[in-house]
Amino acid sequence: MGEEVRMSEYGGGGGGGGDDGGGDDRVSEWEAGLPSADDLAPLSQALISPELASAFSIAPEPSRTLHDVNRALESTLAGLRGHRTLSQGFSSNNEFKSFAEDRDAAVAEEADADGDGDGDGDGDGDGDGDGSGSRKMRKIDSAEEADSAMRTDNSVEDPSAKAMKRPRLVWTPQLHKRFVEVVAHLGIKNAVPKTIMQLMNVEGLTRENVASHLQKYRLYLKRMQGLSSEGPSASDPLFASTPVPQSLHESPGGGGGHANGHAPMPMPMPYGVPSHMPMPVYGHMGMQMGNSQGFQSNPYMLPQMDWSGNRCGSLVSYPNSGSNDK
DNA sequence: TAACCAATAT
DNA sequence: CATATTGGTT
Repeated sequence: MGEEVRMSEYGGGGGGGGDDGGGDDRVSEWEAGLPSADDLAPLSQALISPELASAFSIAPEPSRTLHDVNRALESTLAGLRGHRTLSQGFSSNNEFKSFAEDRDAAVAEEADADGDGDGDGDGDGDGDGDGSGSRKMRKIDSAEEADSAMRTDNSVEDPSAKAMKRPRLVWTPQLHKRFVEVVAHLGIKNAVPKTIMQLMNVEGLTRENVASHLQKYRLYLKRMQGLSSEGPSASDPLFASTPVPQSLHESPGGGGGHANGHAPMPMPMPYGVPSHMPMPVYGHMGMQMGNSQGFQSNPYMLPQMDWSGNRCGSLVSYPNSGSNDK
């Protein structure tokens, strides 16, 4: 059929990593449309203030961090272009490994092996396919729970154990913003979980996290599409706060079709911008706050608060080190 | 295989 | 309701 959008992502030799691209076409487009300094700027700009970062000691080197993302971008593209599994490519390539500080301490667990999946191993892992462990573990877990109905105590993590369920990710406006920006710049079409995750470059974010959110986001877009006039800001606070990008880009008609009169123009990425320090936030589970729409009511309010407690203290250690790419 | 997507479960 | 998890496809 006309739409080849789907293009099989056969791993095939070159493809590797899902090669979402199906080809060079897509990549080309990426290069062109990717980083409009314009877009990128806000992206890298609006995060937490240096002070905050400093306070938490999470920002090792601003410049480094900055480069991280840029680097990541480049790497991503490069990786896609070349043939090598994205993730793998990253690993060998990344020089920003030194993110810092003490994250290692927290990571003590390591557990990445199963670490719920993302084991940085590469990323392939988590897909359910991993066969290795994540899924298995989970299954067992739930089975146990269901079976025995409820183990009164124990529960919750034993540090010693190697499997720790990752806490629910809370999509803060900041995170969501990043997300939207990335999606916008990728174009709805190329915006797939893995890529988004990598471009967001947020530590601890998993592909599944993004996938889930992406799903919701798509629904939101669709819904909004149908309703042209109307400003139901009250309905979707979080999303409403984010400008809906005109992301209706069409990819090059795939092989042979060039509906788009746009010559692929490789665009260097001339940014030089501020730093950013993305940080995923988790909520404490066990508590189902019936009150869903809490702070989100006001998009303008930037709740950057909770982070303080997390880092130092206690559980919830992020999966792996600085380079998130899985 | 690994990734995506949509549906479903928590 | 927001996320996570699962199953089916590509």
